[in-house]
Amino acid sequence: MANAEGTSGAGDFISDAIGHDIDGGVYKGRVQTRFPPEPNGYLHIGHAKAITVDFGTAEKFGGVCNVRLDDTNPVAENPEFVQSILDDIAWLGYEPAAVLHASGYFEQLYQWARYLIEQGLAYVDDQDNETISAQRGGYGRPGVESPFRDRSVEENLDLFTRMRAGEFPDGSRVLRAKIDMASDNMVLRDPVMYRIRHAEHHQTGMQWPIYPTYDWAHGQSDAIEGVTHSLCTLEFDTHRPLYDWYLNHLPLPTEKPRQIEFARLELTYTITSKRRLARLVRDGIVDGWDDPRMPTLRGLRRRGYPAKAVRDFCAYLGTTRTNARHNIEELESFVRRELNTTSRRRMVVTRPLHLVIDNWPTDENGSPVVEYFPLTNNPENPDEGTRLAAFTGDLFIEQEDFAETPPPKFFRLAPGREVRLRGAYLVTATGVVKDENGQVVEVHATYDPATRGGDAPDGRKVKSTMHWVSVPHAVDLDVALYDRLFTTPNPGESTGEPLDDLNPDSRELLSAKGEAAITDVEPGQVVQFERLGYFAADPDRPGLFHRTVGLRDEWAALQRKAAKGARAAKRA
RNA sequence: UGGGGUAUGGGGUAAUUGGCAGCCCUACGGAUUCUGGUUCCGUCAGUCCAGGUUCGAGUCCUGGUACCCCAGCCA
Repeated sequence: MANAEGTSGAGDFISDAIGHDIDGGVYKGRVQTRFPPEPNGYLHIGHAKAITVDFGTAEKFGGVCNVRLDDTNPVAENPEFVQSILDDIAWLGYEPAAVLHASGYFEQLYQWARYLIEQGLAYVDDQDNETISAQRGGYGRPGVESPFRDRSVEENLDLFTRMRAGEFPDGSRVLRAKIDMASDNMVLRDPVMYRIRHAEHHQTGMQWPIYPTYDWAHGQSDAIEGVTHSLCTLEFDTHRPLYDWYLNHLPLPTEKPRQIEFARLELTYTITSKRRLARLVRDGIVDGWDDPRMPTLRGLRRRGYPAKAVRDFCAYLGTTRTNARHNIEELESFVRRELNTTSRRRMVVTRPLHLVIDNWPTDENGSPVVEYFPLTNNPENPDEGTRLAAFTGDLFIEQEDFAETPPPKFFRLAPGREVRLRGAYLVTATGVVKDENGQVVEVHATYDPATRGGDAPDGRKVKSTMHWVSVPHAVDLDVALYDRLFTTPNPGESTGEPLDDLNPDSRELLSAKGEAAITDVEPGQVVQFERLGYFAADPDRPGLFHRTVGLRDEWAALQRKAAKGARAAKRA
């Protein structure tokens, strides 16, 4: 079976192709890939897929993978993005064999362009953007050849030299490859190789007034670096003939790299358009690129997603050519799986309700007794030991854990009902105190001293074990709950504009109460708030926790179903 | 409109290249449990459509359909 180790992709089509190359002696058995981001923004979950494919493939065949910053368009790029990209790759757990820049090849590219001109395969076009665009033709309609298409080699060389010398203003001329204006493939209709931009480049400064386009730079950069398999996303498959055309017409010092395309990763309830993510930031809809609701790698990191969960998720999806929007629930299940085994447990009450134990004893001085109970840090890993939690007769419990008139299948605390306070005692609710609106503000209860530690000597069972925090020992916390950023699985499906489907209630801030041991959580660390979910301590603000993801919640599911049933009954 | 790409349960992904359609997630049952968590066991459900070749088709052939990408001096 292909999935013997539980990881998909052992036999994916890219590995098959590379396997054939190796068997056929192509590239002398060498495998080299690259991850080539443009430093014009922050990396997002979609890039994580590309990164795992690029690095993972190299790793699988004992090859190398470089990062190459595809910095051919200086007006969109800056060094801050370069740094963030490198940081995010490192966070994901990958180490590039080298960090390279397409801008490092500008001189070689320039010389190769002169070579193509000399071969009569490239020409300088004096027309403006709009004219060239109009002449390109349309689907099913051939383009029109530029009047400058048949300039002499000498004139082209002279003009190109002067373009490079900075003699012409932006947009006044371009260098084009002379291929076929009637090609069915629009990419082949005399593509632009160089455009004039008198702009400062973050790597090369003002050295160059002309910049290569993606198509002209990419394959050649691959060849220069010795890339064997240039893995990219599906939208570039119509570019492959051009990628090959350039490589075939150049005197390459190395074997020709091979481009292979795969499907990009998209997730439900979010977007990966850099432009629109930038708008969320600019319009203040989120706090920044690292807002825990953002699908950026920085956002996921702040949210508490473990890098391993992201990597495992990508590996699990496999590498295919089928476009798919994957359910974000699948990613979340990887996050839970990882966090369940790695995160410590803590008790935090997010919507506090007072629970007063009326028969709680006082000591010889008349003050209430304080008891300390050991609680397991991580039931999945007993080596992590226990911590002590203070217990008194004055407690916080979760509002949701008490019902004055319990609905069907409600197992938690209710008048006359006995439950366990985790690791401490069994308690029975005896009554409530309400405010002027009839809201329960305090629950009264009695405890059974014989159940110290949480077990009844007579063997009687309770249906629920609840978390609690001692009021005099409680630590104040800010907790941010997150919902999906968008209200629909496929944002923009109905209107064409994803931002129309923004969820206005994607964040809820709560003032919570935590046990004392909550203060030993490190910045950025993720812990499980027992019975609630996984929460990440904010890296910068002590006392602030972001909900990474909730626990699976059968009770909530039951309630949803009941509500749905009630609605259906109402309609009928 | 021309070209390119892709279709397997509700979602995703396999099938030794023509040989019993498997796995994961979800949903739904049940067991265990001091987290309505975890773990364990089980259940439902699929080859885009119509023809054809073949003892045998997810796989090959013919014809359709649906979705994605391409007319930037973005990548």
